[in-house]
Amino acid sequence: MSKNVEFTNKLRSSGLRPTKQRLKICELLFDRDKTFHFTINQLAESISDQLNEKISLATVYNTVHAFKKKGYLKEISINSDKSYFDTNISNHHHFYDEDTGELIDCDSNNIDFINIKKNITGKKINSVEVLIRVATDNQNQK
Amino acid sequence: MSKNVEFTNKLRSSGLRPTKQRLKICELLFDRDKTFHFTINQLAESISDQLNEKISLATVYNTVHAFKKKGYLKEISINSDKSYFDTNISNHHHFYDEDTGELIDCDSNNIDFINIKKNITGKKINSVEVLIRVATDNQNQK
DNA sequence: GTGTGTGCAAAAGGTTTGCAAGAAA
DNA sequence: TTTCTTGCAAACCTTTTGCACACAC
Repeated sequence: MSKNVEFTNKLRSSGLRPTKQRLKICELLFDRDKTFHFTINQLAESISDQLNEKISLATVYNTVHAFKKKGYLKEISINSDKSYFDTNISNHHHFYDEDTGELIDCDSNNIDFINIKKNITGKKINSVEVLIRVATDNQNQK
Repeated sequence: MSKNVEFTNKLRSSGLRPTKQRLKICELLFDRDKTFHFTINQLAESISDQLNEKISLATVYNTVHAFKKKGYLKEISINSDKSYFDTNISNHHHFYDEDTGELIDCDSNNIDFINIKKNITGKKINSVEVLIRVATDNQNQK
């Protein structure tokens, strides 16, 4: 139950009321070792499959967006009909496996500093995201 | 009309029949100096506004996807409710202006070579795309 | 009690699909 | 004539919205 207290504090500290639904979602998202990539639908399924809870889709959307706004989640740029989110909010990049559709974290240290020589005038850079598309190497398969 | 012949050949060479609709879309997409970023909807609007033609939305979708498949268009990764396409099929990156939603090409030369130190085992890298999110610099506005 | 948050169903976008009619080869 | 393409409407999926009810403080 100490996790629950932790999540309650986390929510309260950012002005979010620690409701039953939000705590359940925290449990799913933040009580893990590895980072977690998900779509809203996958999250909603986990809620019913793993937790055996029923949380309205609208609430799941609300919560994910609220968490994103508070900086607890990152949204990831992939071409897709749906949005992906990431519990890893540190500065990092992604591999996208085109064979499986899987998303894999790529640590910042794995890529040299990205120096943008010329920026758009009058704008500041908010983020630099790298997406590395990979697929099975057919050359090596033979 | 020589442009039309050119497009006809282009289409035929990749096994696409040069229909009236496809030629019109070629005209809009490829008869320009600068690269063109667009959503399907914007393209459909250009067709009716600039060309005064009526092409069914389904056909526009078909055509854009066919062109992408043949390598005449690139799809760009942005988190967005819609898909963006790019007539610049060379290796390059993008600025995304969060104020306006505008997409701006960022030449490969503007960024140092991106060295990925450790790749996923057994996979080959198909592409490395960088998305630089920018917004108005409020610090400088004052 | 007051202000937030939840849940439902409906609505709104963007995109895809099935199929009949039309055009290209 | 055969095959590919178009156009329409319906279907689909993800996401958003409006509103009544419930909960947190």
